[in-house]
Amino acid sequence: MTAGRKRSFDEEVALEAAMQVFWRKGYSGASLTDLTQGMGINKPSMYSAFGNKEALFIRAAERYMARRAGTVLKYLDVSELSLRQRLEKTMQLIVTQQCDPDTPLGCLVVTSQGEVAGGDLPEKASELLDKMGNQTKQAFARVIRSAPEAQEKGLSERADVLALSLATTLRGTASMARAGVPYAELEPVIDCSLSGIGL
Amino acid sequence: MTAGRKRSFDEEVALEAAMQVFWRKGYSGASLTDLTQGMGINKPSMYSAFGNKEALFIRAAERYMARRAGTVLKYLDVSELSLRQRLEKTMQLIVTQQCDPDTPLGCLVVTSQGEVAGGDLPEKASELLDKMGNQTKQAFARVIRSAPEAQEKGLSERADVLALSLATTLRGTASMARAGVPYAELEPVIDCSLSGIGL
DNA sequence: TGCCATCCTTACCGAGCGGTACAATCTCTG
DNA sequence: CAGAGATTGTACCGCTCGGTAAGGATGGCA
Repeated sequence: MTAGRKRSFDEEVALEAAMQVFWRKGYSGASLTDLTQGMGINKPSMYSAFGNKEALFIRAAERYMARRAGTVLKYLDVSELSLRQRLEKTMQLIVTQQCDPDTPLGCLVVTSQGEVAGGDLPEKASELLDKMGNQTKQAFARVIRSAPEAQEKGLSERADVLALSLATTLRGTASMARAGVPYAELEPVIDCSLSGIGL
Repeated sequence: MTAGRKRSFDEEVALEAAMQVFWRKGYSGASLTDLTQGMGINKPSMYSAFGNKEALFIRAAERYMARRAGTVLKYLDVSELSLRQRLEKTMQLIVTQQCDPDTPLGCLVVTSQGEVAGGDLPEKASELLDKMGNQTKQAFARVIRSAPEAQEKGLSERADVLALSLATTLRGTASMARAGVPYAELEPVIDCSLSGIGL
């Protein structure tokens, strides 16, 4: 078995490159030409390896959450830190990523979801983006609900509302970052946001 | 003079319709077919009346700011209300608009600006969106800087930072609204945001 | 070496894009 | 009523879109 010509590209490397293109240009904005050029392969290769544009986007978005957003959310469970410190550190890392000039500005999920309402996005991809958009909020809600400090201050019952407030702030910073606002200006916004929910 | 066939459509009505299409689908997402269909005219009519797609978008965006966002910002100067009340009322009106099911979800400026970084948008339109995106923030900064309550609390020197925080929240709610989050869930976010800047 | 499965390259498909040429249609002026 | 002038509808332009068919290039295995 396993006869035949070998692949001339690494699927993981190509997927990483595709993710960056989607991140920079969104789903509709990223043409097959943009994608295959960034991936260093041509269309039939990408088609046989990933299926089609939508499937490639879904793989790329899953990779984005796993590699970028996912690793950051681990800081929420560092038990030596206070709730405030954990949330602050996590949000700082996310906004730093949004503003990092070495990667595309903003957030892949937020940017792509902006295209959803117009009907430009396939349904499967749209549902995935919804789920990913809620993931951060749910992680915040979980850690707020279970933190002793929050229970003392009576914040736990409102955990969902407060988490939505933080998640909304991060969507705002993603939009600001994409418009070119630097991290230095956005950092105080995190502080305000945390103060606003009583931390 | 003034000979020739009469226009069969009202330019203001057509522009309002075009604005709604751009609002719903963004700049790139709105095709000429979408636009002319929504406006109830055909392509040569729109071309002779507005020039081209970019010029139409600029007119539509200016109308959006003047008719939608602009009228709301007037509430910032109602001197009978406290600073907190004025900001809260204004933000509530903006978020209400973002969530209004009778108009497209979210904010035309925020949605369209998400497409900028990809290079899909002409430069003139991009600059205009930048200016409009800052308009709200600057209005907030102005009213915070000049409010006696803010001066007492020492907030005036940080007016720009605090205004950015509020503007960031509103970009976040625009993104949330576009993803389908209803006003009832977003309203408490406004309260958190204002508490967060010390009001 | 010969076979064959797999991949890469080129060239192409139908559809939709933004934009326009042209002629038919309408309306006001002389 | 004749004719000039502006707007209309139709049909089309070159281009790019996502996606694919066909054949040459490359490899493992007998």
